[in-house]
Amino acid sequence: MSATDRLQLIAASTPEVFSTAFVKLQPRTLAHQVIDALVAGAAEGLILPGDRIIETELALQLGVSRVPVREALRVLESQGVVVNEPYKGIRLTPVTPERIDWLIEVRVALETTAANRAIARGLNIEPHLGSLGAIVEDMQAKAARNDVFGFATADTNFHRALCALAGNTVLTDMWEMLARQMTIIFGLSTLGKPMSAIVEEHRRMLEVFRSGDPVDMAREINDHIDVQIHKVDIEKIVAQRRSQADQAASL
Amino acid sequence: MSATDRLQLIAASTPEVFSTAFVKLQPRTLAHQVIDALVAGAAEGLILPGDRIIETELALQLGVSRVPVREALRVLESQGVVVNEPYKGIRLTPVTPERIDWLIEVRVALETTAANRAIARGLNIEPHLGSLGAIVEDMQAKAARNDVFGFATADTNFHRALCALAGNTVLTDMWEMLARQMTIIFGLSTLGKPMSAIVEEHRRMLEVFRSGDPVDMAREINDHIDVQIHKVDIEKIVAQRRSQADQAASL
DNA sequence: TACTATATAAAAGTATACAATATTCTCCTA
DNA sequence: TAGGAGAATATTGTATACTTTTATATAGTA
Repeated sequence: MSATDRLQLIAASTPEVFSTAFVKLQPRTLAHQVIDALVAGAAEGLILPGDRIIETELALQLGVSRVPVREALRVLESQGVVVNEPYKGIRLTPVTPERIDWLIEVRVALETTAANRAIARGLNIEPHLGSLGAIVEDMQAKAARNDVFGFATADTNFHRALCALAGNTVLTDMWEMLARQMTIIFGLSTLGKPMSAIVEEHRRMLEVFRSGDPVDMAREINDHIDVQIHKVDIEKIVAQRRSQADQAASL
Repeated sequence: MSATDRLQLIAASTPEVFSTAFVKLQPRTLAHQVIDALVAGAAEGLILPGDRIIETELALQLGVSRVPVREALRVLESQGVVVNEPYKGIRLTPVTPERIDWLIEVRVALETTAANRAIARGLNIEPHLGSLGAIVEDMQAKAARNDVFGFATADTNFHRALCALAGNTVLTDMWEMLARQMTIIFGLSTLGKPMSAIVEEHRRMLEVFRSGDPVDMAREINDHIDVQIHKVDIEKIVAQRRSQADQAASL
């Protein structure tokens, strides 16, 4: 069972869910939709890190020509989501523990910068605190009914909202790139700690943000993001998922 | 005189100079070469911020078809170098003082993170210090013979080398994206201070890096990057350049 | 004269067709 | 039987052709 076979479900199933969750504007051109479908498929585990992605197959499954598919893949290549070797093929970027560390390091740097800028702009006040608080409540609600995907989405939304307060579109654009890649990884791994604990961490982050101390904020963000996914043997998980997928295909 | 008219010079003139300066690997596919040509053209001021970029024209000037051109433009769009409105057209992203601030803020965040990671890895020793020092000497040499472009290239190389010591490819990839955009802006503006002063700043940065104090390093990087380009009326410069270009075209 | 509607043109979006490269499989030879 | 040369196949890279949308210009009417 190939990666794009698994992907075909995406086209009909729930692309709009992912669109609203992962993308700023609604997709306009086919290339953007292909990007969303690919990221969504990767987040759902239909495509696994290291899987080959064949332009023709993908185009067929999504019902478009190769042109928008290529455009999408080039964009994702430039963002590090896929890797390309000329005339050999494109693969979903393999996820290594090292790479996870790298992603975390950059994301912490960006979010810390964003939070401190937001504080410097004096935006750690209402109504922004209320908006962020509402997202945390949403997280709690999703946690209560054990909606893992909804929980992860709300979590992402919290951090996106925090970054947005910096008012730096260069930063938010880059953050979105990272978020996409981490969404793929989060989709693979189970959470490293109970959801209630994560909710609590967000409450604490919000409190520190309100207090407005840059150093505390930096430490809080670092601890929060760092612990969330670390120390899971991602390669083993990928191997498991792959065998599961193959098993499901053989039924 | 349109932007792509000005660009046609690039194709024949000195694209390989820019390739070695701005791109990690040598370009493999046509799309990558188109990206380089566009960035080079923008850095030389042949395309100005806000200029329309027409796929057909660009493809014609560069002697390729529209497909690789579109792929290149999509990548640059995702990186914020150009802006796109569906069915309306693509423009080189307008440069505003605000946007320069944003770029600087993110670049400082990334470089600070990189430098501190390099220190944490214990790489603020030989032979790395020597390599960085050699680049500073190169800057001095270029300054002595008033080679502005060579000077800017060496400057970029210094910061690239510093980032590379962190060993975080996610970070370096993002840094390259920023560097491209700042190269375009630097190409427009004259330097805010004498080259000798900039060389001296790099010496000082290197010394602080050697000493290995993260806080000092952060301050040093911030001051260095911040002052370099700030407070120039970029919109006025763009307007000047545009009239110059039009004047040259009418001869 | 001013304004609107229609027609024309320009350029982006998309699909199909062709060329170049890499991989795989087969067959032959040692 | 094992290994290699060569053909066949698959897939990427590129170019051309077609469609859709937007912008502009022209003509007609109030």
